[in-house]
Amino acid sequence: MQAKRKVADPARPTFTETARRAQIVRAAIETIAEVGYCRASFARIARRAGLSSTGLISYHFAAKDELIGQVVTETFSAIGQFMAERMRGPSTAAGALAAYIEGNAAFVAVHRTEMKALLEIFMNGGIHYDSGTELVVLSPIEQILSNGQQAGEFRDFDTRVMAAVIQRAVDGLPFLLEAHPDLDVGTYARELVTTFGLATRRSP
Amino acid sequence: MQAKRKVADPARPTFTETARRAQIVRAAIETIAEVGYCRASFARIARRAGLSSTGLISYHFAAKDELIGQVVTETFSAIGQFMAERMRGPSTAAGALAAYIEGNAAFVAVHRTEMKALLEIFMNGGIHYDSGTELVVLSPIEQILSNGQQAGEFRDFDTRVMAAVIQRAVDGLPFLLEAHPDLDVGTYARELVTTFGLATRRSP
Amino acid sequence: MQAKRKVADPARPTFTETARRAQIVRAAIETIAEVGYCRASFARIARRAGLSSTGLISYHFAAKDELIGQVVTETFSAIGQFMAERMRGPSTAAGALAAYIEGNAAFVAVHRTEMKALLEIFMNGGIHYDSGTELVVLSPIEQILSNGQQAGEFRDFDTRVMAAVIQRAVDGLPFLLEAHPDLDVGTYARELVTTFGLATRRSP
Amino acid sequence: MQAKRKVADPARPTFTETARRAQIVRAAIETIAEVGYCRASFARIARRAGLSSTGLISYHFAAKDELIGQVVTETFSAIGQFMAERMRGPSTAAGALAAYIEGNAAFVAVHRTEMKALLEIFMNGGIHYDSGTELVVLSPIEQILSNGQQAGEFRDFDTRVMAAVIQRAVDGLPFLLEAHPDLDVGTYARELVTTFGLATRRSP
DNA sequence: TATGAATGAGCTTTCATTCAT
DNA sequence: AATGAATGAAAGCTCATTCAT
Repeated sequence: MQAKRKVADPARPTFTETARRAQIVRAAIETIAEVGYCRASFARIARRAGLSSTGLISYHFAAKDELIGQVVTETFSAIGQFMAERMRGPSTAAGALAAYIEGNAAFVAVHRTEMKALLEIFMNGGIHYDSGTELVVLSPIEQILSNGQQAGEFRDFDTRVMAAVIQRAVDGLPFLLEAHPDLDVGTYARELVTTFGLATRRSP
Repeated sequence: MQAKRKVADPARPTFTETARRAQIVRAAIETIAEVGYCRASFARIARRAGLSSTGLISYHFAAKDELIGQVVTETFSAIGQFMAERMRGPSTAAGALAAYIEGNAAFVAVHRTEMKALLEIFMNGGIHYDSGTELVVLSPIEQILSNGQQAGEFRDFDTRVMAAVIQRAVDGLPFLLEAHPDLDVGTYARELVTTFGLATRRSP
Repeated sequence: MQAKRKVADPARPTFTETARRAQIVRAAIETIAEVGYCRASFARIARRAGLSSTGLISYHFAAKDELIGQVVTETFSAIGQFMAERMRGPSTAAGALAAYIEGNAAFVAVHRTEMKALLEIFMNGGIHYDSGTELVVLSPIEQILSNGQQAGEFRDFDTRVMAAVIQRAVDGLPFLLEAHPDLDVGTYARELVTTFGLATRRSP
Repeated sequence: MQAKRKVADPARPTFTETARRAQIVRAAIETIAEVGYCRASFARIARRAGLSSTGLISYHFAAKDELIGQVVTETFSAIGQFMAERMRGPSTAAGALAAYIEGNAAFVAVHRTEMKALLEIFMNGGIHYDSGTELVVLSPIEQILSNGQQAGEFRDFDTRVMAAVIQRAVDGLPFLLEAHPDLDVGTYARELVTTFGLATRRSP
């Protein structure tokens, strides 16, 4: 992917390289989260990172796409790891759904900035899906919902629509936090769990 | 707002002025909806509008902010009018909520482009709230929810969170339509009404 | 070709537009002739043209390719017109060859800078042939040579090689002039005519 | 020329130093021949040489000029040596001229890349003559021509012009080969010998 | 009113070069 | 002797805005 970035592509990045890249990715995340995807220019990112020139970013990343891609990849895998643990416990669909919602909120509580940046990027089409990535985003929830219906736990509803609604509810947290910094994340998660518990369960 | 751009009687725009502004706003809406907020430059908007120069946009709008503001205002008031009628009927809170959701979906069905543009702008912070505009956006739903709780129709929940969830669910339609153009808007609305009906009702 | 250069592409360029483009093309020619193709940046061209910013070049030309293309086109057509007249007279192949050589030299005498720029561009592959343009460049001479052989006027030689040699001899004038500004163009042409007259004639 | 780059004994380069310089010069030649003088950046050269950093080039050469100069010097001396042997035989001017043309073609046949690079550099003024280098380039041919005229072997012509024409004919081979890779180098040389034999000989 | 020309700041990227290690 | 990191200038190009007509 990063192709001819360096003159000779060494198999293993050095310590400094790794550190710099991490620093730049960090600065990119913060910049995107703060000023938005559009306005997150190399100049702004470099300034935040305390770099002397934007050339240094180009030195470490083949193109802006690679930097943005790294932001997505890193944040995505962080969420993935975090969630994977959380999702191990529950055996029922309702439990899984609750775990998903609460896990996501817990992640946002700690990594608000990263999540904001990630959503900014997605919103602005800053990442080019390899056909079907959209599905990947929706799918964990949709999977849970399908399972719940097949197990007779959940009522009959359009899983695609319900998944989209839940996903957007979950993703909405960073934005709501921006508008209302006092909002309690635990409350938010609990409200969502209750809401979608009632909305999906089989009968009254 | 529109500054002292004109020499004679700035209060009363001529017919031509009004028409031009409308044309430009229209082109801006379409451009933003198509290429996204970031990429909606004056050049692209002017091209779509068939204007001979980007200068014409600057001539009719004090700055880009004013044009974007106009897009927001117009679309917003269009939604407002459309919804006002729809919201007149229902007397119960549940009915009002259903009307809100269905009304919004109905609006999107007809004005998908405008809605997409509006959301693009909001997402990118393209509009600078005069403190409290955020509340204005949330408030119709929150109002309904509060009313429903006070009337004993709705169960006890955090109205701010629930309002945010419903708002995002409603706003999600244009994006879902983009990913799945085959999606039926009526179905979407019905699923939402059922979902949030179950999620908000008092018992059992 | 110039595609989306302007917001709305008017059918007919204005007087100013034409003048500016001409001015920029002129500056480009002089810059290329003076500092070479590689070093002829927008900045240098703008400076020579007395423009306030390189943006003005971008305003009038869609991309650097278009500017370079214009330099080639204009100079090429100037040569074409000039030569067309000159080539009308002679009926023998030897006469045509002499006319070609002398015509070219006469053109260089007056348009040394343009010719230098043109050759700089060709040498550096600054123009991307639409497959076969190379042939177009060689062909007038090769045509004359073939005709001369078929008419029995010329001896037997490889027309491709001879054409290349003559072409390079002709194109060499601007460079020789640079090294020896005192060189008489008429002398150069006469020497070439004699040289290739002797080299191509049938006997003895 | 090579500045005070080293600490100890700048006069005597080590073996490694010599080898590295040779390797870099080789890569420079290949790069210039392939992508042209303009596009032959340190990055591209280093990549081709398999170097880990462009810094290594700067370490071994005071500046880009020195590297280019080295390319010229080495190639030039290679041609010189090659030609010196070939030019030893012939005693007549016509013989010398033929030897020069054939020798040059023979060299190109084997060292096409080097010759291409050399010409690229000359064409782009990548070498700054120490006043009179131009003469050095022309002179071997011009010397032969003068000798031939004085000996009564050659007719009367402007030796400077004729030398330039022959030089350009000879230098044209690499370019013609690029356009027509099927061209036979022997044929090219023979055609040139005949052509300039007829063009220079005393009488008909 | 509207046009087209112009401006200057900003964008991402590549460049040759320097330097600490 | 070599590496990899860093620098700042320069590249081509787009941007919103201004202005004379």
